[in-house]
Amino acid sequence: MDIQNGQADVPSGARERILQTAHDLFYRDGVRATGVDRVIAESGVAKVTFYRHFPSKNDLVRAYLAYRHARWMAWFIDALARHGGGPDAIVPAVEEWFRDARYRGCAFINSVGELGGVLPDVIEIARSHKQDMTAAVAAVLPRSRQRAKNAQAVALAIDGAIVRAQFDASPDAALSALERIIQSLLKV
Amino acid sequence: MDIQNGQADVPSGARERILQTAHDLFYRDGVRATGVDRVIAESGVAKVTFYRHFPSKNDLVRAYLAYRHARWMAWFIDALARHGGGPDAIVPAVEEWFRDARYRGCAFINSVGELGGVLPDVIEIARSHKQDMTAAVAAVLPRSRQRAKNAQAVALAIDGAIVRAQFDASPDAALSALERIIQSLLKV
DNA sequence: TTCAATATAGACAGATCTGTCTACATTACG
DNA sequence: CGTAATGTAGACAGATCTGTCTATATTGAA
Repeated sequence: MDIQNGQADVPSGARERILQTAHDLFYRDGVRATGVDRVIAESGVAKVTFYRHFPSKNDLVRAYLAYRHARWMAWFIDALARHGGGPDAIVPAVEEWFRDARYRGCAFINSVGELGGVLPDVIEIARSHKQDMTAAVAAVLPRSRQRAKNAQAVALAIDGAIVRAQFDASPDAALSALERIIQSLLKV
Repeated sequence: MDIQNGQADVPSGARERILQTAHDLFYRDGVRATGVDRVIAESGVAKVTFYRHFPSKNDLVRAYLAYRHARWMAWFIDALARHGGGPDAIVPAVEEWFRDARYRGCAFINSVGELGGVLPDVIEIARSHKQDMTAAVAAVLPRSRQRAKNAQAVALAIDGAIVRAQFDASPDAALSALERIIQSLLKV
């Protein structure tokens, strides 16, 4: 499960270090709860370096979400493939994520909830992320005339499971409800 | 649709005025994006009055969520009844909400995303809210041995629809995906 | 070696934040 | 009427925030 800390190897430069640190802190505590000084201190860069790479905090937020999207999508596609690449792969794939100790829901849902009222870019970025997620779901569903509609419904149910798993002490209820929805949609 | 502005009549006192103002601002812009001075100015109270009723901002946040819960649940139960009180009431009920111009998703999902990493009370409050919402959903489902499980799955799908409706320019896709899930779960 | 690009540490400025407090006014109840 | 409770306006303090800047060091390429 390597969404959280990116590559196993050492980040290659200041920009990458900033991005990774911001990613970890923003996801864990929230964007507004994390000041730029903290990102700077924990990534070991100077303030001038920070602002050279990210002219404002909002720029960093946008970059954070792009970074998160790239990593999360790579993980999701890989996890679906590892679990067999069919509809039955969906629940075990998200289960890996939900059981991660650092799990705190979806960075896009969280960011829209936190910032959507004041930084509308975030909504557009999240929408695009969800479209790509839905496309990845469609790719593991059986071909049929309903495939696109089923993918929309399954992706929506995954979002519901993400939220419920974030609230509950254990992800079990969310996982079994998601399983139930997928089974009934695909009539398996 | 009266979640947003509470009663039609004038709030009865300073505390109510503060709560209603905080509700509107927190929901629209986010909690951390809204300073206490703004709540104070817009509710027309003095600072001492504000802090007498809410000893800290975190107390206000907790009160905001309790206030939101009471009003949202009252609306939800009423909307389900107005649309016939059966499973077919679910989609038209949430549609009323999604099409409200002030719609910005679920206050509980947003608050957990924003504050869940730093104010854990919020998660507990949100969990309780979702339990009550699930119970209201169960009450409109047909009696059967699957009712509790179906209610969990439907409630989870509603959360997914809430998120998608928040991201998309129109709630149409979320509403039809939700309809599809409910129909397939209940085999209608 | 030279020079441009990139890095370091951290001081600084102004804005915004949460919470404390003074002085005075109004309301409600016995 | 007197008093307690509740209200008003807003100054104040200290912390935290985002972003600008100086002085110096390091790195990489020609």
